[in-house]
Amino acid sequence: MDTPIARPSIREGNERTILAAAEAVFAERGFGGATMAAIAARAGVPKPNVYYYFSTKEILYRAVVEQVLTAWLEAAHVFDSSADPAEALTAYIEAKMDLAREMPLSSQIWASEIMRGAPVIQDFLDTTLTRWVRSRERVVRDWIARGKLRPLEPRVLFYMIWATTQHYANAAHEIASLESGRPLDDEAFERAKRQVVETILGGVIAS
Amino acid sequence: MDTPIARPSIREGNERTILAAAEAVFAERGFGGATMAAIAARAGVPKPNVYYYFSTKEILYRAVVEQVLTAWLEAAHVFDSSADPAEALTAYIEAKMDLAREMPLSSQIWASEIMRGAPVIQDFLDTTLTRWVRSRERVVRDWIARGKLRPLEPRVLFYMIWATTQHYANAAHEIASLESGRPLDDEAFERAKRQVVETILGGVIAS
DNA sequence: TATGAATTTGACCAAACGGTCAAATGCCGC
DNA sequence: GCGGCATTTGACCGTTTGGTCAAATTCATA
Repeated sequence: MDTPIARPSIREGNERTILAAAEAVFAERGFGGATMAAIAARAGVPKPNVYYYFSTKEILYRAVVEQVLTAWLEAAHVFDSSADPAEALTAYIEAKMDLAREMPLSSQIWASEIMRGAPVIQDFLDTTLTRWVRSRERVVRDWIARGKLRPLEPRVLFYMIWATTQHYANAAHEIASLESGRPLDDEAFERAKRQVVETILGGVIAS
Repeated sequence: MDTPIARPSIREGNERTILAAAEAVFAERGFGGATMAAIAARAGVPKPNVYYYFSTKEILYRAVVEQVLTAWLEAAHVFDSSADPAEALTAYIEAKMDLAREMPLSSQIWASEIMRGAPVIQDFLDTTLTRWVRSRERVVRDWIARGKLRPLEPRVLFYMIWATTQHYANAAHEIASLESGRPLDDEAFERAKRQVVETILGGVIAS
């Protein structure tokens, strides 16, 4: 019903190239600071070619942000992987840490978008995200009622998880500066991931 | 030695007005998205008047960022208020939460600046911040050695505190959207503050 | 290989941008 | 109330920006 005839190839490849370039430029300079010329240069194509595939800067930005939502939803799904709080939270935190590691630009664009007042994803916040949070709040409250979790406002837990994991993407530059200028290597990152999981679990799992 | 004759009044007042307007606009649109015309309009003065006090956009931006550093250093100072980890961490987390509440724009500008690669505060990251972290890492390791804290990389703890507390400023809009559209009132914020403290302490204090 | 559609591209445009300037106005000690 | 300095402001400028266009090229297919 969607793609009428499914004739991909050239168009699909170029769209991907341009989207990747746009993601990098938007993440680095923000929506207002990004220029279509810079995006075109980064993608290695003339500027009008960018307009051929994305007719305005805002449409291109929206396309980039939609990728972020897809990634977010995939990670959110992991929360439901287990009925046991320790297992579920471990899996969720690890998934969000991995997402921050693998898609740092998405995380930065998300952060920028929120700081601007979410002009593009407001609808997502009000519908999908609100529903997800309300629903998982019930799960967390149930864990608390069953004595498996210390009593706390579920949202405080979510915010802590989101903030901490996304920090490893959004503040990667700050972290690198504090680590002799180099970004975390895989080993250091895995260690951090483990300790983030341990610390948050230690803070919320009833002992 | 600095201000030669100290003749404040008009200049001082106008600089403050313009800085406040600039802080808001930079926070909302980022450096690249902010325009001098928008800042002037927000400050309620004609554009050349802004240039009279701050001769370029970058100089104005630097002036705004310097205020952020001042606020940051004040909160950092609280970390040293006690030799007891529970007390020191409680005071520090509370101070950072209060800072996020009272100066959310500063927090957002800090986040934007880091995401851009810290073009303006790189020096601060490499000197003052690095020294602060190295020094307090020793404090945390000492707590661990004395069995007062669970073993963990001190930086993981710092990052968690920074990320979580700043989240209440940077993601205030997202939080508001999840709370029936209204920002946290004082009571809800105090409750969140208490639970953030409890949860982080529960995660790191040796039991 | 002819043909029409998809794609590419250099040249171009109006608006918005950062920044300037000189004239006008306000302020303050004398 | 006058002289000099600080401040204010409308008009202006060169550049950059988002976006357009028509001509050229490539591509698929019959």
